Amino acid sequence: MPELPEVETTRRGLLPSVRGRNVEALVIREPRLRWPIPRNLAAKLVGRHIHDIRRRGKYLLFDCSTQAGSAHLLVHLGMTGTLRIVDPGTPPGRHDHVDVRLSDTLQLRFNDPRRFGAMLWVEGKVEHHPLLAKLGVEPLSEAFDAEYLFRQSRSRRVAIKQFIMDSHVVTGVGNIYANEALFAAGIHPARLAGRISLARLALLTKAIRGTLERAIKAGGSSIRDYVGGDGKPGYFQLDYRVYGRAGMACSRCSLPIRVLRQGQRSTFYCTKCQT
DNA sequence: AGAGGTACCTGGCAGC
DNA sequence: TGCTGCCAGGTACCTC
Repeated sequence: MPELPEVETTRRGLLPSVRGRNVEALVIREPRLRWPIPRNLAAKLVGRHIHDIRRRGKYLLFDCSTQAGSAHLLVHLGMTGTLRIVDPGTPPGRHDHVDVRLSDTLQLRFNDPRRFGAMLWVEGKVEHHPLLAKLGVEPLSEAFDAEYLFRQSRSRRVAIKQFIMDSHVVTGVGNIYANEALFAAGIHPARLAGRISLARLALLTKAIRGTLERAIKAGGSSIRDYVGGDGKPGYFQLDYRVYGRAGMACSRCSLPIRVLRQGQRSTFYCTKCQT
């Protein structure tokens, strides 16, 4: 569920409290995430100064660099992960795997029931890290436009939905927003990526950007829930036009929304509005 | 090289 | 009520 908007909202929510703080202590209760949390993470992290939090795709990068060199705490929220600020006195609950203590009154808490998330330590140029080096363009950057998608897609015989969910093409477009953006652009999700005109890809890039930006905006208004909240992860309740609406009436033409499987993932679409 | 499938994990729900 | 089985989702990695 944390798609790009949730990750970006987390970043913005945490930044004012976290930037400029020093890491006082690290508690790891459960190191078994997507990859094990490095055993020496505490040794690396404690005492570090957090200069900034950046985002690349759905990865959060806590910049802990010193004059001695570049160093980052890399965090991925996976599917069910949250990072919240709690009072250090707050007893840990189920799936509260990691605490990063920043002061007497401030503690970052990582919770992730399914443990698809990640917490790694990266020294050296963070953009050269294997997980980040091959990522595609940021969907909210100027580099993401119709010409880019057109160029990238010409040789591809894959469905457009799977194409825009490929993080090596464009980062951060998950299942929900892929469905919504394709509906907004009027493109059938099974259409082959390499066969779509530049003009239609222009509609699609606009739809992806617009959908993500709207979600970030919606998240911004509920940011207090996300950071230091009551345990509710604060996933955005956007009113989806197609996602999860199989059998319900299309908001545009009233025909029932259909569902199909693409790459083991559910795709929702309208047969009349998406061609 | 591209496409397709698999694994990882838990909570929630449907069906028996 | 309790069991089983399936689904959700991101993404690296495997195989063809």
